[in-house]
Amino acid sequence: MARAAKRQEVLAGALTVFARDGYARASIDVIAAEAGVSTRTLYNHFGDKAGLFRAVIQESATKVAAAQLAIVEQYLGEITDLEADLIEFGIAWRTPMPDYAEHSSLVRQVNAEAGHIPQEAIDAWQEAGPIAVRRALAARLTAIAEAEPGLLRIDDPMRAALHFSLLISGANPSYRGGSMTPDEVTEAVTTGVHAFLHGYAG
Amino acid sequence: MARAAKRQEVLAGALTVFARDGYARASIDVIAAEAGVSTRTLYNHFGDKAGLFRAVIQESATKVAAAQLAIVEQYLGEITDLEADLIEFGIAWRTPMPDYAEHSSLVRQVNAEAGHIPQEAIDAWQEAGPIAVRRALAARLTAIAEAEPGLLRIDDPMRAALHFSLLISGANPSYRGGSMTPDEVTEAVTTGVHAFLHGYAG
DNA sequence: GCTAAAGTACAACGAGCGTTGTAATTTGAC
DNA sequence: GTCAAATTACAACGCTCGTTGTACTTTAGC
Repeated sequence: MARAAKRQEVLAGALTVFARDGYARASIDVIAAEAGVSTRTLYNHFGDKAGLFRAVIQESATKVAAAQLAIVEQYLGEITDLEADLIEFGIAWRTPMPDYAEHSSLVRQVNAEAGHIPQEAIDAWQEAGPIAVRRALAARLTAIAEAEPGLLRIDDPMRAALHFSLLISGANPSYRGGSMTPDEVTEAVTTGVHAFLHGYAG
Repeated sequence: MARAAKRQEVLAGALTVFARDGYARASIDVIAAEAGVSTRTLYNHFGDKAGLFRAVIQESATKVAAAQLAIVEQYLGEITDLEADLIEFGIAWRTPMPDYAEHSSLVRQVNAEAGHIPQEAIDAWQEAGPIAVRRALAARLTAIAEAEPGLLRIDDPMRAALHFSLLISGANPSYRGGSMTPDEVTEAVTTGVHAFLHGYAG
């Protein structure tokens, strides 16, 4: 197995353990076992525990962001029925890759650990992940609004993208077993998109 | 000092340390020092570290929820200008007590730690805190919608309350020093309330 | 097949942690 | 002021953890 492959296995195992146990609870021995690797190899690749954590964050954010960027382009490239398209997009966004559960657990860990992570690492992570996705979504929303001014009114694109992602998140963070059923996702996204478009004024 | 007073001091110190360091990082010795109390007293009151954490969560949620319930009644008791009143309410909601920063840090810790906390403790915390507040907000929104059907259209009150709180949160979780400036809060709340009422459709 | 690079197994270290027991001290109610 | 209850100081335990060094084995490219 090549060096790069070992590195990937360590990152995958570390993602699993960090996401499940958090930074402080996660032990190097457990991570190494999960990755099927000796602890020494792990140290040779990443220096120390903090370096490994930073690498895992960056990797996971980059990978998920790439997948989400693709979804944005795929579903919002051309619009036929805005509301229906937004709903399909939202559902695809909230039900992606199989490791999505691990990724969002990791995000929760990073949120909690933010005070103990160097600011530059946080910034790099935000920029490579959430902000990149929000920027792409903002650009698409702007394009839609400009193409057909009657459909959408976007003053502050980044803010609108933020509001959209908040509304379709459903915001059931972690409690209860973990993820939502497909039906729950559909309902959360549908009501979220409706609120995003029309609001609650009478 | 009475027994109950010592208990309160331990809870306050533990809140500070748990919020800053998280459950796993926080050490009993540091908590005891922060509270100005011997570790033995701490064990006599709360049994063990997990019991202390559960008590801190419950206490903090209950206290903050009570404050927020009061704000809901105070600002949404009677409505003169719906949009303006909602904005004032949102600002008051997002700028409450001095220990609000500690509380929301603790919430982030609980989110991350959810997999290692007994489900019943999570449920009790949700019920005493966020859900209680959301219920009150939902009731007020429903009352407004019923009093003046032209103002507000609420089909699913709990969902509407969730959407409202998401939109005015601004969603800047923790990154950057910590909290937002008053101007940032005002802008986040204003745009959030506008989106809540009118949405983004053209 | 040889050789250098990469990975493994294993022991060891020092430190920090949660928790308990105990004996002495302080506190608050009567 | 007395006395019981609460709190303290302190030592000790068993355990886990991050990290490093070392000698041995496997791997991959030529």
